[in-house]
Amino acid sequence: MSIKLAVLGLLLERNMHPYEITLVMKDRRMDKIMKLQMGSLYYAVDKMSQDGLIEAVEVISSKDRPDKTIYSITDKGKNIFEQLILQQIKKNEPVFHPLYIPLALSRYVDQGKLAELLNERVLKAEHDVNLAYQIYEEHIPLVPRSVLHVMYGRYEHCLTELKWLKRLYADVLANKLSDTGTPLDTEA
Amino acid sequence: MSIKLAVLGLLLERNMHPYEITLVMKDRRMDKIMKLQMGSLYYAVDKMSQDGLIEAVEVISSKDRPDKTIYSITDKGKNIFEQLILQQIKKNEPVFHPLYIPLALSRYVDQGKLAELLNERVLKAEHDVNLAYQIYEEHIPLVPRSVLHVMYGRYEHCLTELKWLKRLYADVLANKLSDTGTPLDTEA
DNA sequence: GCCACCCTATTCAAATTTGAATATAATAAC
DNA sequence: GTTATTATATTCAAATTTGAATAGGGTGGC
Repeated sequence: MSIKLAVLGLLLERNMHPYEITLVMKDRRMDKIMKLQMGSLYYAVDKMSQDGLIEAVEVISSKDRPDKTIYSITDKGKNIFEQLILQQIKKNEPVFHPLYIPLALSRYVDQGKLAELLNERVLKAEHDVNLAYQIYEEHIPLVPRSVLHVMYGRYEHCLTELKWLKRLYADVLANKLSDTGTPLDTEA
Repeated sequence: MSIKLAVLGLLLERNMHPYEITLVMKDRRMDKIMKLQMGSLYYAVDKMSQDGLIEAVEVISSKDRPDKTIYSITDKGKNIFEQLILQQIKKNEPVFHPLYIPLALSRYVDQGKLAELLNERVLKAEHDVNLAYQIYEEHIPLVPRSVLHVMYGRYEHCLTELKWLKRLYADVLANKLSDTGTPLDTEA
């Protein structure tokens, strides 16, 4: 879904060929916010083209490279774009953190190895928090507030994750994952 | 991936047939933590059976219902289970919030409709926060700390999301999403 | 007693995602 | 100067996910 929205949103600004869309997305850090895979993008473009949300307006051939097909958003596409955004906000689809299940089952694995990996994750998470904040700050003069909200939201989500991982790491070091009956130390 | 881990983790406790696995997962609220779809589960079970991680140990037929095939985890499955958990923790796969892209593009849509939907989301988020906390508290005497960490983590993630949505909602009401150059009001 | 809905248990086709393959040019590294 | 990596642009087969179809039995409401 995000991929369709991103394509429509960018084609709203100007006509592009699919590869060019990926370049713009990377330039705007959209690839940090959603999964961007070439195969999926080309699929989405084909699909939307069949469905009349976008249309090919030009094909540029050159001897050495594959043809570039330039797409433009249609009126139908513009309507669907708005609908999709609202629908997606209404939908309330849950966020499943990819660590929930592994961690819930983590008491079954070697606690030494687990501790080592969690330590690495904590370090990465610290890095991510700083990076996310920096990206937010740098973009204050550059982008509309709608985008700032996403950047600051990402910072806060990263910060929450960091606190979570640290608390968990402490428990692994103390070898407490299998304990029952006591609440977590949630003040730190 | 989560689905495989969940199946292996449960088969570690006792042999079950696929449908039974879904019942246990729901009973333990695992379906709140990962996407649980029958089709995917049956696919994963087939795949793991082919790969020798689990094996069919019994088929129970009855006249009125489809046959139940009961699976058991193999030694290979036990090894892979540990590997998968550690691998998944190491992998550091990013979390893409399904609202990031829609919200980043939200300045293009009708701000009245947007405000209404965001208000609904804020209400739902408040409900989710309370529910998540309640689930954590209720389970303190019941489950190992590894599981509590996941439950409390979910509570904190929900809380972070709530704050994020509220801030965004205020900006939509003030019709500021397209403004540029001022930092967000991040103290509230 | 009947209607509507939920439970049991699995399968399937169709949609979508993934990851690699393709082929050439430009740039960087040593 | 040669080698390795990165950038250009797209396609494809294979893996996986999705959502609906199947089909009989139980249960609650009126």
